[in-house]
Amino acid sequence: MYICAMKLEEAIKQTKPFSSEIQKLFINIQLTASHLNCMMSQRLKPFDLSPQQFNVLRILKGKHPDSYSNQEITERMIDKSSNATRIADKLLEKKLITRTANKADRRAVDIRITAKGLALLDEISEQLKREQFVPAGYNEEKARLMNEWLDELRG
Amino acid sequence: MYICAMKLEEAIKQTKPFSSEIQKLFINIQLTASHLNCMMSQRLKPFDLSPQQFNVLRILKGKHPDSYSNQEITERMIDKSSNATRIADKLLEKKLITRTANKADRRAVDIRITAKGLALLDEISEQLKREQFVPAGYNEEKARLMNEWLDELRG
DNA sequence: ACTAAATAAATGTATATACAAATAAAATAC
DNA sequence: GTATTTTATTTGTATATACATTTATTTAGT
Repeated sequence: MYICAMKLEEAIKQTKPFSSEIQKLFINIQLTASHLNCMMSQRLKPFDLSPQQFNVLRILKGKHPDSYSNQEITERMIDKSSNATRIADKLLEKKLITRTANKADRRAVDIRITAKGLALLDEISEQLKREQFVPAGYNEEKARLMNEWLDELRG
Repeated sequence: MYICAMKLEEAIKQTKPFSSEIQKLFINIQLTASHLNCMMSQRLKPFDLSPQQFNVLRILKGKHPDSYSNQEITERMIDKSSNATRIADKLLEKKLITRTANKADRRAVDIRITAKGLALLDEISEQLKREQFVPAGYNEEKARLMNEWLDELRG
């Protein structure tokens, strides 16, 4: 995912035509996801965050100053298969979050974003705004339709 | 990626509206890619293949009975970051491919799919056909438009 | 031809993923 | 109230990813 210098346009050198547009769409979605992830990785690297760590930090910002449990974070992550505990471990090392035992349920943990975490998100947000990586010619209506169709595709 | 029992519709429990449809689209594409990969993983598991291994096998089928080099395989893979050598190692263990030194360039290797590999692909293809996992209401024209727009998005 | 630069593949390594299993606490059953 | 089941999180582990480095070979420069 971190090899980004690649021209994805000539991406998979497919010579034969695809058997159907839907066949092609499956591959296109995977390719585009890989491309987006790649772009995010590059942009987050100077801040020493992985896309997953960034995702968790934003989730916690949405609840600040209150906390989420490990489980609530997992429910909100884009990639649910990764281990919220271990991502939190990394964020904890960098003091971007705090993790304390829950008072009511001693099995659960309360995870909160710190002031340092919030400041980092602001900094990154400024950086991303400056780059503006939405391609020209793209518009909200197209995006809205695609969102609708992607939901159908999964449904 | 292998946690598939998940309802992706209520996927990330986003309560606040997204700041834009394009913002939402980025996440939707990643989510859908993860979903597709998940479905493929499940379906390939009985055949003891990962999606990447399956991808490489299909690439080699496209060239059969001729060979591709390691490099040519990488160029055609959806996820270029993974190591073609090590994927080939796995396929070799299962005798689904052969790997021999190239006559003209002794640095390069010739990788070919075996009869066993071709038979496995046929078997999988039959299985996938039987399942038919394209959602109702989906059509080629929608897929064609999305392909066009995804290409724009990456471009 | 001899050296330097480029290329193809393999290998090393730290981290991440995809689970399974373990641990611990809470809820439920009886 | 004790035993059983469920739930929340952590830990273990095999494999995969994202590179960097190494090795072997070929090509280009002089």
